[in-house]
Amino acid sequence: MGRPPCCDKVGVKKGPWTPEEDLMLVSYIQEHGPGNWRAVPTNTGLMRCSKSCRLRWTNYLRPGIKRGNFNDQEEKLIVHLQALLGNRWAAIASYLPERTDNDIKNYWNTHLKKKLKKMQDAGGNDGRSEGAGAAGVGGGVAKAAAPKGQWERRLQTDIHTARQALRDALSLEPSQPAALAAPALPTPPGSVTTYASSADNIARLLEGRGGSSADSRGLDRDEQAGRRRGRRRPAGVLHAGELAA
DNA sequence: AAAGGGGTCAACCGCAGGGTC
DNA sequence: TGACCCTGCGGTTGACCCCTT
Repeated sequence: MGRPPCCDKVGVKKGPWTPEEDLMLVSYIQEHGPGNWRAVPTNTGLMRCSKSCRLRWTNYLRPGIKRGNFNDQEEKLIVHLQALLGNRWAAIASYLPERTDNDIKNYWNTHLKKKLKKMQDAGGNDGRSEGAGAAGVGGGVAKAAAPKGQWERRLQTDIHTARQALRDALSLEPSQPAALAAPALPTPPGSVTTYASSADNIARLLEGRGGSSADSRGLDRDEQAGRRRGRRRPAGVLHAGELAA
């Protein structure tokens, strides 16, 4: 399986996305739906590679994304799942439908890792020890060691173990269990009301770029103030239902 | 008031897997 | 069956911002 060229390296724009680019991408996806990323740059005129478009969409523009403000429960969930599944962020993200794997990964690397280390240094039990033997903590270790079939079975076992452990470990509030009860079937984005603010932003973007700078680096003042706390302007997001197709 | 350091996060890179022809 | 194409994933980087000195 040779690695195909991702895209023409010449003429491909890199770096932060501009509101105009976001708008182009969102408009296109709104019309055609996500997928067929290869065709996106050509059909939209975006000077971006397909991967970049997909990434921008899945990590930032996609409906149903909650950004920043990881609550205590999510934090616990991530910690437990990381202990059980290792650095399989996509798998972990499937338990948190509102979060992207990139977001979780970043949060883990910037917050949780240090937090846990602190706790360990302090001599406390960080809660990762129980059940942590199920998978090699730290990522693909187990995967590398096991043949594919075994690996898949193991993943299933991991998930079961994770669910069980989480049930035991967490006192879940009624609002949360959906993600646990059916991890394989993430809540359809449209059904979540938390995203209203995001939808507003994208709506503005679509309407007339009403100052909602989607430039990833172009933070407005309020956001800058909240940034330290991990609070970011929710990325512009379309009404989930509109794009579900 | 300025400079340096550290923290945060969006985006990029390379690899791997699945699907199709 | 094998090669090619596309997508997804995890690790890493770099830019930006705030805080401390």
